[in-house]
Amino acid sequence: MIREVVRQLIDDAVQRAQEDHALPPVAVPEVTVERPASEAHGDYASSLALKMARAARLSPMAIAGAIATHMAPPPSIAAVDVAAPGFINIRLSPQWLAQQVDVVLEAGPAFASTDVGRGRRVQVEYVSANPTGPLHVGTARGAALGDSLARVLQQAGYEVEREYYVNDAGSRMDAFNASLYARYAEQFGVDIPIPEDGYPGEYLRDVAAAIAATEGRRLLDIPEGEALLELGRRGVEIILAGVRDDLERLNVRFDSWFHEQWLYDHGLVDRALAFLRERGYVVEREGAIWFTSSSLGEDKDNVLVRSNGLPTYFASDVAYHYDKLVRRSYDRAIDVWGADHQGHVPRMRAVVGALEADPSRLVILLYQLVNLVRQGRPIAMGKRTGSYITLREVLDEVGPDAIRFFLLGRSPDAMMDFDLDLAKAQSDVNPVYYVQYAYARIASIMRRAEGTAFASGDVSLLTHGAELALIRKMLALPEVVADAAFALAPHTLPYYAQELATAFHAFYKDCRVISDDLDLTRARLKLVAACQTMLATTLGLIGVRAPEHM
RNA sequence: GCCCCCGUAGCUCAGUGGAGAGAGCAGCGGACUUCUAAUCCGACGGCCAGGGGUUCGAAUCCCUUCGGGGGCGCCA
Repeated sequence: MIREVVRQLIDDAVQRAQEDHALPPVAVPEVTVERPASEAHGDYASSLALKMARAARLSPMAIAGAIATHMAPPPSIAAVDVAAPGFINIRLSPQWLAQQVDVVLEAGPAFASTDVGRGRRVQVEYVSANPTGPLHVGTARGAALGDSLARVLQQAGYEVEREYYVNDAGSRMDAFNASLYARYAEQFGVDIPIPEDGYPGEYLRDVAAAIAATEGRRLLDIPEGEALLELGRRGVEIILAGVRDDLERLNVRFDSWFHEQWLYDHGLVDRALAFLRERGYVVEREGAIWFTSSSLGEDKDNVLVRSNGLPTYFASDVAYHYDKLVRRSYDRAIDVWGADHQGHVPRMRAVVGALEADPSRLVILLYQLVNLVRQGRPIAMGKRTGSYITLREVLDEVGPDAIRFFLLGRSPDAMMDFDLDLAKAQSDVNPVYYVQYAYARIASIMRRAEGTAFASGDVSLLTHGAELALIRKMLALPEVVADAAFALAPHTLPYYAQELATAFHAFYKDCRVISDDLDLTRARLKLVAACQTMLATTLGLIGVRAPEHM
């Protein structure tokens, strides 16, 4: 990555300047390089001299000058300038830029890769919606965020596992089972009320009907306890199949579906509780069993086992994270949760402490909730209230690409309105089409150029400003990937995608690719092919299609 | 009451200590005998919610006020 080359160059120059006594032997802050806002300031800039000024007791300009004169710039760098009040500005060589087209073509999608992950094992857990009903757009935000984060981390050299945690145990399931039982009975004209805290949504009618279709009324004739369990099991399967289909349509896939019930069946909950107990983090009080999180700096303790003997969701989550961090020992576990789970965060942090794991190994990424809006008015949502617009309906209405691009394109901290009318408008308000159109244009050029072999093209012919601007933008992709992986912030990708598309559209306007000049045609076809790879890679990270036609 | 997130152009939002604060959309003015005009170019548009502080330097960090959202269960 060229940014790293520049950074290293400055780092070396500072050391050399210190050896030459041009700079005093003070501690050097970490060298950072950024892309200046203004093109007049070159391709990269460093404010190192400004940061060093106080300790070195020299003016920033003097320091920057000393660094610049001790630099040994490689051919990739055309100019090193010092600018007030003390910036070091670095400009890339146009010839070198043009040559990068061959480098991109040679590397393919791997050009976008970096190795900041160094093969470390990271698990990303996301969606993990209760299997009590179909997904809605809110969970789709978690899906877009988690899936793209996983893709980015992979591109950045991590070994990534994507996991969906299925909450198929606990009191929510009891409510689900009873609700389904009522709907099943309804199929046969038997009136059983849906529990107060149950799931009155229409969708359970369909689930019940599907079970009734294969089982008839058999489940009404066996003991209720057995029927509840069997119905629940079948119901969860049906719901999960739907969830899987919806996610598949969204281009979201998982490596593993981890069932909460598995933790109970294999004694993991008991084992995790024993682990806490041995270390003195468990007390019994008021008939319940508590995790003494307050001894780990949290404001309160938390119940692990209720006074009625049933473990809480928290207990299995302790076991689940014991499994992630101790048994499966991921270097890092990233939980992607909706902001409505924020109350769960402090106690999970306390759990990591109790597990004697480095706190940085568990990262909890919260995303703010999504309001579904139609014609400017919010639509109330809730699985338990029954009023509900499913992700499937939105997928039918809007299409997966616009959904993903939109849901990923905002910082997880920003709450958002998902406006159905806006989202389905295939117009300028929808940047996903702008980016995809750039790809379709490329595909069109490549089709037209099918008979033209361009492997021998001479990229040094690429000297036009629009060509160089496009190359510059392409070279930024590995930086975007590295930064997104570092900050766990894949929402930068849609922005980058738009910038890359803009650079291409501008090039397309200014530079005719296929022309009478065969040499130039070949060179430009190389550039277009390289851009195609980078654009496809970017769209792939976002999780949307790269269409051949539009 | 306590805790978390947010407040930046008319609208939707980038910008996690650096150079007159950016993009898209809307509105305004231009560009198609051309590989897809779902495109391009230009101008307009800002007390970065208010107030204090830290710093050579603050939209960014700290304190505080106001406004919006979320959370404070032996639910998940």
